[in-house]
Amino acid sequence: MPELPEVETIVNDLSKKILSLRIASVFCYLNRLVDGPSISSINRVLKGTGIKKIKRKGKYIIFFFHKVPLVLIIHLGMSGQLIFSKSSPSAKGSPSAKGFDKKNSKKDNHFSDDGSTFKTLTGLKIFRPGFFMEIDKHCHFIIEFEKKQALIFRDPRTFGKIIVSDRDSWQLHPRVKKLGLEPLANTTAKIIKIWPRKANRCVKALLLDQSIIAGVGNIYADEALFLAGIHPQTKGVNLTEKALNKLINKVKIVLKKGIKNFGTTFSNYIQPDGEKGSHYENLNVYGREGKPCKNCKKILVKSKVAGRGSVFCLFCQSLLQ
DNA sequence: AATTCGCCCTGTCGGC
DNA sequence: TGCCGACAGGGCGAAT
Repeated sequence: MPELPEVETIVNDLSKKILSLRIASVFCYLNRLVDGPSISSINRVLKGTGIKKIKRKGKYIIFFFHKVPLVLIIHLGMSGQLIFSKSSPSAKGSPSAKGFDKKNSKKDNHFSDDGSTFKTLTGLKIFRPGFFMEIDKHCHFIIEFEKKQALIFRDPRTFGKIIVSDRDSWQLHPRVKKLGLEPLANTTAKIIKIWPRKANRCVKALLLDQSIIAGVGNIYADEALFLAGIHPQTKGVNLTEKALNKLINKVKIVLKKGIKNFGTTFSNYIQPDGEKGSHYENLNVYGREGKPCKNCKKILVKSKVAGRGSVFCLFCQSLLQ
């Protein structure tokens, strides 16, 4: 569940590694993940160019290219990863190396019958020696660079999205257009100004609503609510100015801390080089149901709020009404 | 108009 | 041991 800090970490990391590498080809094995022109035309256009710049907006990653008026907008969904592969045969410890399972490869479109060759859905063999350990059936989209390097989009639950849009109008894409304010690039006062003060929805739903502030997901929403001492079920309309101010400030704090720690590792998120983020141990509530509150030592509870599992402390977080 | 709900998907985990 | 249902959840579109 990559959120703003994880996406930011990925963008920072990839920016150090893949800018200006010459693209050799682009493959896709799951067309429903891609919104835009056909893969063959994307491949035709991108071949020979390089990535000029990588940006983040909300939880989206945007790739700009040299001399090509296209952008790639990637959302990692629940379980998406971007892995930069250097095609080393010693890919030990990489998540995909662990995920590769030869005995299951027969059910897998990506592989030939003996599991040794990576192929396209049409049967064309495109496997490059050296990528073997990096690729498994969850690798759906691959930008291959020259010198046997590649950027691999891997997504077991396939909730991710790859949008191909125009360089000059990508911000008008419906998914991007509806994004609200960047929480770290705007002052608390400015965020409060656009905050729907009369909303009947609970505050947790408001935090998760990407059209208000963009980039907060379930983990950081729960963490910010804990630090602000607000019960997730508190209705938006019942938030006092003071409470809202505190909440927005806590959102900024948890996001900054997440970035500083290179993202939270919780099941699926990893940095592009396979290293795990270190923020998980810093979490106060997320994933800690049944454990003692770090503040008052009472047991943290979990319930469904705004359709999401929410962990909170009944004693430290008050329900404003 | 605002809000909630069901769906997409697959790996993992607990219960029997 | 193995099977099966429940669960995880971001975002969208349908239902309320």
